[in-house]
Amino acid sequence: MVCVTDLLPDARTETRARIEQAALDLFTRRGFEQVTTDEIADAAGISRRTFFRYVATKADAVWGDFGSHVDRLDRLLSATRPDQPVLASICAAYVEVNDYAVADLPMLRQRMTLVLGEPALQAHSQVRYADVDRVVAEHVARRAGLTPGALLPRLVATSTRAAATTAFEVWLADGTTSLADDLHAAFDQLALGFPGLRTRAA
Amino acid sequence: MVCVTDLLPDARTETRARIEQAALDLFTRRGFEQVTTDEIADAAGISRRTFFRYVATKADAVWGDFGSHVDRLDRLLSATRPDQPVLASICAAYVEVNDYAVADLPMLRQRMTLVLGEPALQAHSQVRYADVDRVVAEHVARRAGLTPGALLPRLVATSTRAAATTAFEVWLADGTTSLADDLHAAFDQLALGFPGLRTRAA
DNA sequence: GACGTTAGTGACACCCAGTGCCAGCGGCAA
DNA sequence: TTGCCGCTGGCACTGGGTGTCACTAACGTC
Repeated sequence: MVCVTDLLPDARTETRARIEQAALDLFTRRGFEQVTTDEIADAAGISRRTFFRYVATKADAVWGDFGSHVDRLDRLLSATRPDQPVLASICAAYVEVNDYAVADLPMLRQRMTLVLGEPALQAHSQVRYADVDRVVAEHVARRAGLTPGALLPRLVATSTRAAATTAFEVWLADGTTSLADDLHAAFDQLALGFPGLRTRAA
Repeated sequence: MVCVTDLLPDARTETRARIEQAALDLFTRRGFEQVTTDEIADAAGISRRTFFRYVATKADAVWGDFGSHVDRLDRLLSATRPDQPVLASICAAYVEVNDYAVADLPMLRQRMTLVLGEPALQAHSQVRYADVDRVVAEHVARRAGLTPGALLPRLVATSTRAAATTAFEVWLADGTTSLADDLHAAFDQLALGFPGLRTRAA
């Protein structure tokens, strides 16, 4: 029994972190499909039933508290000044929420390598990203005086997320660039209608 | 060898169609999660085991022969003239592969309503669309003299697919517009860097 | 200090998606 | 007829996810 009132970091928060770390390590080492939820639970020191009280699905185990990231993105977008171009404000918000400390970068790489590389996790990410799209579309709709369901807000939301995802892929594949630079490069191409396509041959 | 003569409707093709229709109807009526594979199999007049010999997963049941659509997109892109702008060629290809006969539009609406609306199908679509992205990225890479893994080809592939998906959503929600028009509208915004964002307030 | 309450946990049974295996059955060629 | 072959269905099994119940530790109240 863990009992005792050490609980400084809060027992639930600690368990949550153990689950995430165990899932990240096992998935990285053996692949998502080859790991059972029993094994993750064992590695995290809990029962399988308790595992599913902390995370809704096996795929959710690698996402940490993604909801708070979305909330932070929402606040950042709401706080942007009206004289800033819409795309620039979205880019800045994406850069800000992905501004991890150097010590946290290895874990971010591990997570994103899995999310973008494992088909099952890639599929599941769509559900999580839908929240991001909703937040961005609402921001664009406010700024442009449109409804969030109109073509333009939706399109900006999905294509900026495509830009962010692509920047992540390049960042992971390269290994030498900074994520912020990759994000800016992708958003610049998007905002200017892909000028790189018009310079025939590099 | 194709062997076997003619087989006018071909038993396997017919079974495939029955599975797709049964899945489409049941999912539309009761929701993806509420329908079991047993029920789809029953409705299609086959056993559950046979059902899984025709489709890899429950989610795949609504996709028909999506692979041939991707092949067709690939051929259309390869056949574009070099003097046409890259984005225009991609838009034209998307319009062409989605140019259904009027009689087939209800089924297309049904399929896309499910794919874009049901979370599980939306997640699964990511896996199918990865093939589309690969084909488009290769085309862009050829046209721009880059590798398919570079930022620009990937970005163009993902954001044009975002445009196509958004156009589909608007087409489904509206009900009066033509899909081709919605696709062109989305691609125009994308190609010009979202001019709609710069006209402050409508 | 005994008591009821409450939150968290583990064990168990269950449903359902997906798979491996094998037996049966029809068509087809020698 | 015989043997091969492709398709099918039945069966058992694995693994993700859930509902239920009993147990226990922490906490407030008298």
